[in-house]
Amino acid sequence: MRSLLDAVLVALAEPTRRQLLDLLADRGEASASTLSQALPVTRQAVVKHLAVLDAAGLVSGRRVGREVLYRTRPERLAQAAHGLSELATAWEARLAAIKALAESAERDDRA
Amino acid sequence: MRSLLDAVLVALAEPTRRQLLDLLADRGEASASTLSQALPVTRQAVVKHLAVLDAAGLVSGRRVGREVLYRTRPERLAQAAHGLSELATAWEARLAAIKALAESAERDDRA
DNA sequence: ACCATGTGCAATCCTAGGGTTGCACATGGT
DNA sequence: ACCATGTGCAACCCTAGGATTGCACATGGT
Repeated sequence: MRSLLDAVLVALAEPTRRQLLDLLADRGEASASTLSQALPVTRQAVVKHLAVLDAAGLVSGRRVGREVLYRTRPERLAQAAHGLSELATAWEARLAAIKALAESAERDDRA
Repeated sequence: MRSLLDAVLVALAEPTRRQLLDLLADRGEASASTLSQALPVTRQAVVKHLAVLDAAGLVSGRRVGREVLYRTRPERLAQAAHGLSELATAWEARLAAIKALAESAERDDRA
């Protein structure tokens, strides 16, 4: 399960891919060819990026006639966000524990 | 503000960096030298990664004598998580709007 | 003063992956 | 049947960045 979050992070790390997601969120649905026209890269580059996003579960594509239309998948992104926030709280708990230890050590010093 | 989230995503995209964060969350505080002993890479590699994490605001280092001790910064991670979740809800809203449009179009077809 | 330990910096190596080109195949319109 | 449009695949180029090595400098202990 953890590897899914990893895939999402890797997918989102790329500027072009984030742009693609923006475009898709904007248009609702679009093909690789159409998307490439709005970007400074070729259709094939877009296809590759969409493949990565798809592997991360952030977009899905459906064939319509001779074209393939892609759309965003908000649930997955929400899921990833949730994962990160859980990590954050885990870190906080850890730091709080450390701090408590340090304070008890101080008390020992004074004794 | 958006560029900060970007930095966090790029920082988290790297497996070794995520491992570093795990180690730091575990130990509370540690030096680059110490951390490198728990990883299959050299101290310098660790130093570079810590620099990236620091730039993203995910860790901070303080000098203690001749060593530099690093610790995680949960607030930043929480912030990033929040940013992602907002993006997710924005996407959802967009998709809902599209869906509504499609349905009204259907009604037009029947007419 | 000397040595062990830790950090900082610079040059270098090497691969992952972002991007391109070229061409074959599929689908829809006329 | 023909052509325009769109996708799929494979080979290739090129740079960013992950990792290493080597050495100089700083700090603490004895």
